[in-house]
Amino acid sequence: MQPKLKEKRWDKAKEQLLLGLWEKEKLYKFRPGRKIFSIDTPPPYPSGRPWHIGAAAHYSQIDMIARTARMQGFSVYFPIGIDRNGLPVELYTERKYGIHLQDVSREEFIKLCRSSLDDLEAEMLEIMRKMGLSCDFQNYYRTDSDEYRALTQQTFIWLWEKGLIYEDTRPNNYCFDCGTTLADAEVIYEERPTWLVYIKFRVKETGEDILIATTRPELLCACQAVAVNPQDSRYNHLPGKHAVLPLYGREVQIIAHPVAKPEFGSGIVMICSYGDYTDVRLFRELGLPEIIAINPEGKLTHVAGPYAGMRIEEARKQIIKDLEELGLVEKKEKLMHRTPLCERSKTPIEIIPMREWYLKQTDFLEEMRKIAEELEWHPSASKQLLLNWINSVTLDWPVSRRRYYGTEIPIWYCKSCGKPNLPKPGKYWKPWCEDPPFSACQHCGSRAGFEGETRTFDTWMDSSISPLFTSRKDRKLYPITLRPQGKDIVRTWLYYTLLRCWQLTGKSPFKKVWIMGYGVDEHGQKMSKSKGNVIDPIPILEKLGADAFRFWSATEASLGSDFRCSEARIQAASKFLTKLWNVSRFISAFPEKKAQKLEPLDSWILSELDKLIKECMRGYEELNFFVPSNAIRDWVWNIFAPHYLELVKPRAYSEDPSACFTMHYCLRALLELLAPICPFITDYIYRELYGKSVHLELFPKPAKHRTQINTEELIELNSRIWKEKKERGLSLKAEIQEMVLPENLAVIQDDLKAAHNVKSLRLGKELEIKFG
RNA sequence: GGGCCGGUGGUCUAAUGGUAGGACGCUGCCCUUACGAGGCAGAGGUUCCAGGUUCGAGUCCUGGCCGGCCCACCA
Repeated sequence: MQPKLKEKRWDKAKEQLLLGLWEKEKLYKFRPGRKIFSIDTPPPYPSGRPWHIGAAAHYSQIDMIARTARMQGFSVYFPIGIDRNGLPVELYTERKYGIHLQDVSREEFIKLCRSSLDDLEAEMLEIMRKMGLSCDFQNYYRTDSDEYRALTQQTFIWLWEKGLIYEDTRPNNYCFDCGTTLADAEVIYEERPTWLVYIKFRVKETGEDILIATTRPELLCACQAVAVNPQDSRYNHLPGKHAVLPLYGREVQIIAHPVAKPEFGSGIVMICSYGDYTDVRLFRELGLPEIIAINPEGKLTHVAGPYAGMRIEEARKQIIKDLEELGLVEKKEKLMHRTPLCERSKTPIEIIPMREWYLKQTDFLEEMRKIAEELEWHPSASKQLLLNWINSVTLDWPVSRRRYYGTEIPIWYCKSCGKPNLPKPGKYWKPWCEDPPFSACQHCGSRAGFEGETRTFDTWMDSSISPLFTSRKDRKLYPITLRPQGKDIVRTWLYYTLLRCWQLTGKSPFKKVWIMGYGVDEHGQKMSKSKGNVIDPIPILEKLGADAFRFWSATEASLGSDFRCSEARIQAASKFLTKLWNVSRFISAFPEKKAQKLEPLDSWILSELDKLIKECMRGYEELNFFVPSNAIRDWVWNIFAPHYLELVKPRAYSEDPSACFTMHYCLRALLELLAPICPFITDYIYRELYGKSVHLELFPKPAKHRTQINTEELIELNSRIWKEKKERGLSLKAEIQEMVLPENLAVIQDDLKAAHNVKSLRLGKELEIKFG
C-alpha cells in the first residue's frame, strides 16, 4: 500500500502554504456573473487584544456563507472593511497614553487615535487572513477614510434636504466619562445596589409629615411635584395640597397620578428633572419647568445650594447624612436598581438637557416593521429581536456627539444670523478646522464669516451606510443579498442601517439577514475581562490551526443560539480532521477508476451518500453550518469509515474498479461538502489527489442510487460479529468457521465473508456464528 | 409586567407526532497493514413538573417552575 498522502496526520502548518497559493491564484476574486451574492460584511472594530473568541467564530462563519454561495454557483462579492470611528478607539487612546481628550489639541488627539488604529488594524487583518477568510483583502476599506466620511456627510446633507434633520434641546442620555450625548441604543442596563431612602416631607396645608422614597435624594433640589396614586385611599386627601421640600423649604404641588405605585416604597413619589425617563415624560405631560441640577461635568449646579459643585455620588452621600442628622430620614432600604450605563465606558448616564441634532425616526417605524416582515431571516426567530426594538423606539435619534474621532457634522453657522449653512455634498468637510466653501450666508446674505461646527456624528451614522458604501462602484450590487451580524447589535447596526438606507433609497438595503448568537464561556457565562473568563483565540488558532477552529465553530451550536467556548472542545473537534485525513490517506492508496457496474455494497454507500448530501444541502440552504458539519462528522465516523471502508477493504486491495470508483466518488463529495467549513484540509487533499482546487467546484448533487440493504441491519450485524470475537478474546481477523447470514444481506455476502474472514457461509433467518 | 429563546445521561448537544441519537468525559479490552491525537466494546436517561389532544408526545395545546437575553414608567 502506497498512499499518496504520506504523513500520518494533517499538519496545520500547511495552512500557510495554502494561503500563499490562494493569494497567488486570486482564487476568491469577485468575477461579476449572472447570479450575484453580495455580503454586507460587518467591518470589525480593532479594539485590541484579546479579540473576542466569539467574534473570531463569527467571522469564520461569515466566511462559510461566502464559500457556500460560491459552491452554489454564485458570483460572490465579499468585501471587508475596518470600522475605525468613534468612542472605543478614543477610550483606548486615552488609556494607552494616560490622557484625556481635552488634554491635547484636537489635531494631536486625532493623530494619536489614528496611530493606535493602524497598529490594531494590521494585527486584526492578519488574524482574519490566517483564519482563511476569502474576502477581498486587497481592497479593504476604512470607515474613517476621506471617501467613507464624505459619503456619511453626503447622506446627512441629503437627509437634511429631505427635512429629516432638526436641532432641539431636550433631556438626553449623557455620559460624563465620554463627555457626550448618547442615543438610547448606546445605553445598557445593569442591576446595581443602591439605597432607597425614605425622606420626610411636610404638607404645608395640614402640617403632617409624609414619606417619600427615592434613590436620588441629591435631586431633591430639582423636584417640581409629588405624586400619589388616585386609587390609593391612604392619600386621598393630599392632591391639591403642597409639599415642602426638606432642606430647601420650597413648596411643590401634590398631584394624583397613576405613575405612583401604591405598593412601591411609601406610595408617594417625587418628580425631579431628571431622575429617569418617567420624570422626563411627566415634566412634559404636566408642563413643569425644568430645574437643571446637574451640569455637563457631572457636578451639582447652584440650585443644589450647599451641594453645588459636588459630584453626584458625593452629593448623594452628603445629603443623606445631613437629612439623617436632622431626623428627616425614616429608613433606608438596600435595593437592586436597574441602572442605565454608557455602553462603552460602563459609567452611569444622567439625563440632562443638551442642544443636539436629531434624525427623525419615529415617523418611520411602520415602514421599519414592514421591512422586518419582508426580510428573509436566518434563523427565522431573530426577526423578533428587531421588532422588539422597533416597538420600543419613542424618540428621534440624536446624532451629534461631542467627540473628536468621528465624521464631522458638515455645518457652518453664520456669524451674523447664527443659522446653519451646509456645503454641497461630495467632498469630505472638516468645519472645525477648515473655511466653508462659500462666503455669504444662504439665509441672511451676510459676509460676516462662519463658525464651523465642532461636533461629530454618532458612529452609527457611518456604520449604517455600509451597504451604500460597498456598492458605490456598482449600483447593481444594491440591495445587498445578505447582512450577517451578531444579535447584540440588532438594535444598533441592523436597525440604523434599515432606517437610513430606507430614508435614502426607499429600498431595504438587503434581502436576507443572518444572525449569530454570542460566544459565552464553558459554563454559559458571558465573557468579560472583570470575570477573568476571556479566552484569547490567537494562541488556540496557532496551536490547533484555523480549520480546527472553524470546524469547532460550526459544530458547536445551531444558528442563532449562544455557543460555549473552551479550548478543550476545540481540541476535541480537531480530532475529526485527523479522522478525515486518514480516511483520505487510505483512499489515496488506490487509483481512481471508472466502473462499468457497481457492486451492491458500493451502491449502498452511494445511497447513504445521497442522504448525506441532501442533509448538508438543507443546512447550507439555511446557512446553518451546524447541520452539515455534524452530519458529515457523523457519517464519516459512524458509517463510512467503520462499516463501508472495513467491508470494502478486500476488494480495494485487489483494485476492484467498483470499489476504487466508489471510494473516490465518496471522498470527492465529502471534501466538496466540507470545503466551506474547513477550506484548508479539504483543498490540500483535493489538490493532492485530484489536481485542482476544491474551491473552484460546486456542491455535489445527490444521485438516485438504489440499494436493498438496510443500513441499521448492516451496522448491527458488523457490531454483533466484532463483539462476539471480542468476548471470545479473538482478534478481529480471526476466522469464523461457519456463519448463517440473514437473507436480507445476501447481496453483499461476498464482501461480508471476506471482511469477517468467514470460512463457510450460508443464508438463513437469523445471524449465527460458529468458531472453530 | 411583556416578549423571545431554552430546560434531554456527569457536561454539552440532536431528533417532519412513530424504538431518544451523537460528541466530550468515564470504564474495560486491543500495537487489527488509513488512523494510539486511534480502534472496539460498555456503563450511564421516569427527555423540568402537572394536566390535555392522540392509536402513539422530547416533539402539539394549557398551566406552572427554572435559566438566559431583550424590552417596559418600580421612584
